[in-house]
Amino acid sequence: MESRDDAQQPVEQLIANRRAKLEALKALGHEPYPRRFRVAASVSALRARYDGSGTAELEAERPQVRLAGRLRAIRGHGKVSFADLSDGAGQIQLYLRRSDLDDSAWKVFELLDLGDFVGVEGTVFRTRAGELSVAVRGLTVLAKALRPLPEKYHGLADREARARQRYLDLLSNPASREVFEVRSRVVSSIRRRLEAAGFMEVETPMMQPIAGGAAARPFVTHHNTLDLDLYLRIAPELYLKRLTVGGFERVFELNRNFRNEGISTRHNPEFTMLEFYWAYADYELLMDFTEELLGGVVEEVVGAAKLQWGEHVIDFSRPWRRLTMRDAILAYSDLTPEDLADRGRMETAARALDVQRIAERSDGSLLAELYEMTAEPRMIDPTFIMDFPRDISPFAKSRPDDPDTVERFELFAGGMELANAFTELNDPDEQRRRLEAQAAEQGGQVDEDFVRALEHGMPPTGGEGIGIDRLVMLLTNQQSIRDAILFPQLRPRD
RNA sequence: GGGCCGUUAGCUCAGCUGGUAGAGCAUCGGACUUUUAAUCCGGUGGUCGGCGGUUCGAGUCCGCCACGGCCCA
Repeated sequence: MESRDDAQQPVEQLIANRRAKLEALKALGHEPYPRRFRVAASVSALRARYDGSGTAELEAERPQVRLAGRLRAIRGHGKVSFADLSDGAGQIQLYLRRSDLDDSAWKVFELLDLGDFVGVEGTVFRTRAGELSVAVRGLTVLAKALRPLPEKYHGLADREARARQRYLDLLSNPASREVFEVRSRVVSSIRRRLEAAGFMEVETPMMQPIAGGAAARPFVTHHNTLDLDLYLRIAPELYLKRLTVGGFERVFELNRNFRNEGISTRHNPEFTMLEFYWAYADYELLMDFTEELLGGVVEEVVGAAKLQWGEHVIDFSRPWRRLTMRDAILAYSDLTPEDLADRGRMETAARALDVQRIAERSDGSLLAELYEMTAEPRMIDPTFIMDFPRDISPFAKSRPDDPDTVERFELFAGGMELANAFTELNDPDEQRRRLEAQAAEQGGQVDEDFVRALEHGMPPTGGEGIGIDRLVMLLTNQQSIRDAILFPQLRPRD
């Protein structure tokens, strides 16, 4: 056996070709990674400016431009060449004629590869075929690419590679780029709407000594100097409520939560959540506000109220349906009001639906399971499910007419939970009892500092959390949360 | 955690009941002064995800492992 020669490996050969050109550029006195190249306008901006200009018009004006971007295609024709220059969002054709360039510039051009960043000076014109182009006079290498791009026509298809090397996915799949542009617009739109409604954005701890505000396993870390275990937050809820105690009457936080649970098409260990708290609001008002907020975002970002999501069309036209959890179960199953009134009959129904650990569940937990198994997957158009059982809602205020039910709703669309909100419990004694009951049942500690804050007085408040990743999934027609997050969690390779 | 499916050239993909691994793009060489998935001619490039097994012979059959996808819990 011969010794292993890496230069003989296929990718290595492609890289070696590019490195040889890199050296040749240096030999010609060209810095392949210069510090700057001033441009007056982006490729996209130039396109926008001259797309409407005809051949004669450009001939008369002869616009001189200076632009930069990545080479995405080269079409050589002997003594003339065409190339496509991209700024990510748009591209423009370059036209290079050997007789228009000095020898050194032509040599530089011959040492370019697909994927290289170049700076260009030239004149805007239209080719015979009518393509808006830049006749190049000067050419500068801005960054030599040493590895090849994915195939130009099909892009990068391998789902794993797309997530692991997102930059290649974004480069070669316009649809993927669009997903994350929409995501950015969604986040921006939400911020603007909340600020317009008088909310103030705040930042509360990501590292918490007690991980409260939700039921989920936390990630643990350790602070050395304090010699203290800290938890990555599973929710900002308890800190945001402390702020309402402190007199900030409308606050929101739009940032990451961390939950140490399974990974699926709808769950990533770190995910983005909007939480907002509104003093003197209740869950009825929050439903109205949610319609206005999210309905407005959908119309602004998608430009329509109806949108395709997989095999479904989701209709965001307002008003959205409001159903109690009980009514939802009754509407989407064969169960009767009598079934839901009797523990034994509920257990029978739960068994038929393959609900796990039935015996250890509270009545409320069982009801919620029945809802999840029957109605939830069929909540395609946005629907508020209201009036949750108290025993699975430790931070929500009871309904005056039924102390076992709380003023809480979740918003569903596409069969997914999008939002969770309630009229916040602000009775400190009741809150302590609920937290103690939860700690006894599920383990964990009571956040005494939070209860103490309530003892100082929290105004009646409505609070809500909205899952941003799932919202983006709906607005971009993605079936997996992984495709709505730039860098989703994956198992490390090798 | 369980079931099913996938992993072949840098990328996108073929490869039938086991018989010396293919195409397109990219790359390299050549032709070409208005092309645009440019075109034409000629090349290079593979431990077929990994390890083990069955077989005269394995990309193909079997087992285990890794990573990913879908479904279930």
